[in-house]
Amino acid sequence: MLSLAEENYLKTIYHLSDGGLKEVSTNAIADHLNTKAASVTDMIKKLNGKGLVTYKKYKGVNISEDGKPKALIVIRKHRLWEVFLVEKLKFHWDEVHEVAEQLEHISSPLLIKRLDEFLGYPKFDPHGDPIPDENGEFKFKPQVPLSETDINGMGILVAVKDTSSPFLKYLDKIGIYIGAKLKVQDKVEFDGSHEVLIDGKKTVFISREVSENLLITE
Amino acid sequence: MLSLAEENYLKTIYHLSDGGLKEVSTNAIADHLNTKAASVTDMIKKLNGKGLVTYKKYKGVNISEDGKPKALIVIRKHRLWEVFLVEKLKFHWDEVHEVAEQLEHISSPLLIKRLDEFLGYPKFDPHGDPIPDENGEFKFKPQVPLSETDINGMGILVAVKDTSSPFLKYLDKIGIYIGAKLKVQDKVEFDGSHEVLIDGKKTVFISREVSENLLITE
DNA sequence: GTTAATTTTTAGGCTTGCCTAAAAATCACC
DNA sequence: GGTGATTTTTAGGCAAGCCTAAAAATTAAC
Repeated sequence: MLSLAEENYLKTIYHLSDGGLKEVSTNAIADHLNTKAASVTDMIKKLNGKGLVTYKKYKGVNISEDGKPKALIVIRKHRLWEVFLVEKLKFHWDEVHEVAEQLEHISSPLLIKRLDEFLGYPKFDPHGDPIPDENGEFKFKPQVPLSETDINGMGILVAVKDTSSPFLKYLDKIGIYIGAKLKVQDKVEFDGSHEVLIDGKKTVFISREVSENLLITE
Repeated sequence: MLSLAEENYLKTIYHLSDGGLKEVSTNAIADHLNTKAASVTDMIKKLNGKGLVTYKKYKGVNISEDGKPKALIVIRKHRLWEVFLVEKLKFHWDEVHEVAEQLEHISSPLLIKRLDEFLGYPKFDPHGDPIPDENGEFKFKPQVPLSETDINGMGILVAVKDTSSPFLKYLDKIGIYIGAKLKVQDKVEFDGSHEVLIDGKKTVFISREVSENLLITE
């Protein structure tokens, strides 16, 4: 049985390490969790003692093979609840995060099983992120930032990298949503901004930064 | 912002005091929360300091007028989640308690508003207990224990006093459910047990103890 | 109305998870 | 490759919420 704090650390380490691909720094974790480096060191020692992370002093942390499934269960719960909030309770995709942060710690395998069933076994959350199954496995959609697409290249928006409320609200405003067909009509060399056609209908101008946060499949 | 522990104490004090009608003993709270009397004294002092309970040393505790709405919000959330679990996720009425104990602490007024809406503004939970509205008000159904009904008296089962899993499983087994029409056909003087007709169809024999836990409206 | 039993409170201590400040290790730069 | 800046760890402390053991108050029993 993991504490709420332990679950949050594991999830953060999983995310920051890109699922275990690279070491994570103490400071990065501290930033992500709004805490201090000293607190992170404390907790890492504890998780290391439990075998859930790999850790060498001053050399960074990573999630361990034992830690991965624990992190993935939390991520699974978080994303299932997000689907519930948007699909059933009519939450807006920029309103779900804080609530899902709380709901993800509810501990009841039956609840999650039934929720998954109730939602029709969704594979992706409202931001396009894949939902791990009970075994921690998930589908990978090939994702490319729109910014890497050539002029006249196009694709379906499958996910957004930044899921912050301001960014999502901005996307709403200009009419970009998950599933939209985006076509890069022009790129401005000066600042890297793009002219994008949405669903063959509406043209919008977006900055390089925004473009980097839009992930499409070609 | 109340902590999880504070919320649980307030809820317990609200319940044990019958909504503020009588003083509650330190030991009763300790029993109910599976903790020790000394811990209860600690917490009571804290809640008293916040003005959420009334307390005089050695004289028992009660919920204060400021504490009531806080307790009622937790109770409202608990019961709404129970309805969700039973109606939407097909939980059995004896499986919901532990999960609802966790869900009741999720803090998001919007979530509760939307959940209430999604459930169709239910007024009673799966055990027949009334769900307070946003203002902490709730309907009172006149409730009488079946054991106090005379022979040939009848009524609709509106609630159960004991909501423990074994008791609810037993009721399922003999075919008694919320909404059933119960008629006392005979009372055995020897042990106080009853012969009860369910929905005019099936006759069952129940002990005095069971009868005392079935609440009907006449 | 004393005395004994019970209940409640106090005192002191523990764990978890956080903090600040200082020390140690690593990194970055010339 | 030394030196200063940065990062990380250690050391010591704090609040919340729990605990046990002992003291104080209340209640019950004769």
